[in-house]
Amino acid sequence: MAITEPKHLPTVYDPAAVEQRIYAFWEQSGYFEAGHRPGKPAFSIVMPPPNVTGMLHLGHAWDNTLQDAIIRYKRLSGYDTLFLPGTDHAGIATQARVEKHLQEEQGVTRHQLGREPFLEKVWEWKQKYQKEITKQIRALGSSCDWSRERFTLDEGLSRAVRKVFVDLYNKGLIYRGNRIINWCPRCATALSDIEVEHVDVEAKLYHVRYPFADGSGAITVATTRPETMFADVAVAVHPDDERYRAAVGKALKLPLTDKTIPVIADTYVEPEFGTGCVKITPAHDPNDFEVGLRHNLPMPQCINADGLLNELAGRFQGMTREEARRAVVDALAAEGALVSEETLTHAVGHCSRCDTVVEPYLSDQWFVRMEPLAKPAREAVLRKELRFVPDRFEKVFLHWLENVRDWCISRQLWWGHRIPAWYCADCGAITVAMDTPDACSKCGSTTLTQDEDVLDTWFSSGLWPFSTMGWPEATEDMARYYPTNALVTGYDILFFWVARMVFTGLEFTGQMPFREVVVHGLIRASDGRKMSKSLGNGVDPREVIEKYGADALRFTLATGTSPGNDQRFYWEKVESSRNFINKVWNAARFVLMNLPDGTKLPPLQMEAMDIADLWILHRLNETITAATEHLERYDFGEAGRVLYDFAWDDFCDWYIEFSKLSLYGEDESRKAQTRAVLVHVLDALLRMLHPFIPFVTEEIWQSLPVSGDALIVAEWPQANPGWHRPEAVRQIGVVMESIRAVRNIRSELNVAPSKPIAMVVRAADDDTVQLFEQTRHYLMRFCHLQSLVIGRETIDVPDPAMSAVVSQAELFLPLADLVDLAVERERLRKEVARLQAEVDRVEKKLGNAQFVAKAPADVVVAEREKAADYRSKLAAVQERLASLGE
RNA sequence: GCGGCUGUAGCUCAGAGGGAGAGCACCACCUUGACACGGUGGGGGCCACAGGUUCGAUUCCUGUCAGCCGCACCA
Repeated sequence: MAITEPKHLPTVYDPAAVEQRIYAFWEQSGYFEAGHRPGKPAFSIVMPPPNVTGMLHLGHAWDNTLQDAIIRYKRLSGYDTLFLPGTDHAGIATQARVEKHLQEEQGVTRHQLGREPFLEKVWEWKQKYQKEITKQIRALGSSCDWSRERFTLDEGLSRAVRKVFVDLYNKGLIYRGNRIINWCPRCATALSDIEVEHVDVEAKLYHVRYPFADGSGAITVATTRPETMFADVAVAVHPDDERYRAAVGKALKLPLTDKTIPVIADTYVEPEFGTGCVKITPAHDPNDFEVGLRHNLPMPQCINADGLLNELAGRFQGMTREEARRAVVDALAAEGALVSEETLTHAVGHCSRCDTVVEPYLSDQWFVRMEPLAKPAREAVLRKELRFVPDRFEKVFLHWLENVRDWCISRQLWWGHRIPAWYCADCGAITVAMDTPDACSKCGSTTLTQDEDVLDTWFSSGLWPFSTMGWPEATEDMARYYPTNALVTGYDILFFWVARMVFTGLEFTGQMPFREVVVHGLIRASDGRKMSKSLGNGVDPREVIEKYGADALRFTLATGTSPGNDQRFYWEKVESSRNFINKVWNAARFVLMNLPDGTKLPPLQMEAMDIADLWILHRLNETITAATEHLERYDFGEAGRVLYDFAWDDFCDWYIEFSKLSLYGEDESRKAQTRAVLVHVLDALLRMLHPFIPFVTEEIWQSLPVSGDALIVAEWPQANPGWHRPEAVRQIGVVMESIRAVRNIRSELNVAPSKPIAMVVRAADDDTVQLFEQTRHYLMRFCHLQSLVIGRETIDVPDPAMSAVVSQAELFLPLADLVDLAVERERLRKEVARLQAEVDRVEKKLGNAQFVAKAPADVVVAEREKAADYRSKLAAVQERLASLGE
């Protein structure tokens, strides 16, 4: 591919000029496609399919970044990776969006338009947004296999849906029943339990007198929903409740009507709550429904599907539930039937999509019997066939599986998988089949009508890990990439989606659909609130990418938090990521600028290296080990931090600076080694940063004199045992300590950094003398020295002078004209106090016999070394102070 | 009611049984031949509180307080 001329790399990295070109290069080279490494182990992830409702938000960007980071890490580690992308038709959400759009644009409802023309409109919508979404995923840099892109309504996936429906039906695990479900009057469809959000609402508990039909007094019921009274069929009391024992079996007159209803006894009633009397409305309350079943009560409805009261409500017919509530209360009050009102806070179900109060509604719906499916899923999780990262989510997951109720899967929508059930006009039998049947399975009649309803979106999403791979056909992809390795998703859809994939996967493929679930949190606005359309505090990932580049967004999202926790979005964080990327870019510029045309890099030779080289290679080893471990645990935050610190602190701030001595010097073989080390370390660093910031790393890598086609398919670095050099680390530590000490003194005395000064080093032993001699050039440069004299105890120490103590040496700076002895004494006194505190702390510890006896040996040794170091430093500073007349 | 998360520098967050960290913000200095999206030096924290385990707790355990979340029930 085209390589930017190294010499002309701009000083500021411009992602906009690079990202699209690099993405096209990867994609056209086929690097995203699975299956090109047949001899290698497979590693697969299916992307949680974004809804075709609209654009992607930062939550998607986060989710996608983590998946792509894993995939890129695994690809670099030699796996045949599959990252399978796709989108979800998102039944209710998409249909609602299109309906709203049609209403606004053309002023028509879906019913005015008709089923088929409406669906055409939705397909147009789907095409448009699917295109936008895939564009956004590409802009993020996700290395997914577009040749395997799927959509939940694709023919293949739809067949999988029908197959699962038919099989479950035949096994008796799907049934149709007249039951209480959650009904959203606005969306005009049934909802599953988890699509209902329970919100605490302050309401009124009305106490209403229901008189006995025989005129012998009355009992008082307590209700929050007086508007449902027209569908009351009984009043229940607890069988052991002395107060009402005599009332059981008697008839009550239902106020505002001419009906009579019986008093029944049922243990469902809590005598302590309210008045101890509950009106029973089986068609409008799930608990009352159960009571109704137990007592064989009729189940009339007084509220219609549109949420309005019906003829049963008499003069209240046509009112909304809210209107009816007020009117009924007024009417009851007027009749003297309203005894009292008390305020009550209780949880009321709201439609999770449109926030309308959900109506418990008795209707014919399809259900999945959950107990037989949830049980094996639970057991498999307990057998650790599925691992959650972080593991605390396992508990939440199990708890849900233990308490799940039957799943209502029919939706009164048009957009989705039509339920493959046909009703016979002649005998009423139901025929359930994969393909449109010719005749009724029972009577052979050809007068069949298909169920009008569609399936819950999550019914098809639940098959996603295998329906996308061609199931129910025994495809090669199924064999090679299923079960998938990891599923990455937010904790908010653990029940909606993960649970359903798990039990359908087990039921139909006999296997967990994935081995690990990597759970992340939610992205929030900077004030900690959820990002939402209504608050208008959402951030568009495209805007972030435009301003700072996809790499900066990815780095921010991937490293912004610890596993499983939420994170807040701050532009400052993106900016700091951008700065880091720019830092890496400039480090690369530096390296490239110091590789003259035609440079041949020699192999790394440990004998030819100086301690800075040895040190950086040792640090590289440590970094490789740590980054690899963190990524293996999916701990992106820690991996990113380790790489950030190594890149910025070790490589840029120190090694590159050290390297300048050699690069600007005359020794050609030293120069060659330095170049080789620079390139080697940069190369390894780019490989490790690639999963996080793929674009900039690939762009730089293409310019480096290293072999290979592309960074995306290079090899993950390995730590080299031969580079283990703790001694070099210790030695460089002394050099750095010395440089910092001198800089500190210069800064405190306001000595201009550019002003050369003299320095005398008094070392404690010959090894240290040798170390300072060996690193003399570093000290000269980084301390801006005009002279450096190194010796042992006998050396002449300048006077007056500033001084500093480092391990095994004292540094003297004869800044005659600047030294203020009083200030210097004060500085030294503080140093004495600090060191004394350290010595005391360590000695106290070592003086504790228990510590020496029980602490691990290496800890004790380390403490002893610390003690010795502090003591010698303290002695040196004290001596220095004494020599200044203290 | 059950379960979970969080409480560390001004802000956002890491961290780990043995000397308190980063980014941003702040102060001072620096156009040093990769980078001002930079460099150097610096200030700033009884690691929420109380107990316990331990030779040693900011880290593990228990409880308290505060903030947040999930689940269940609710006439």
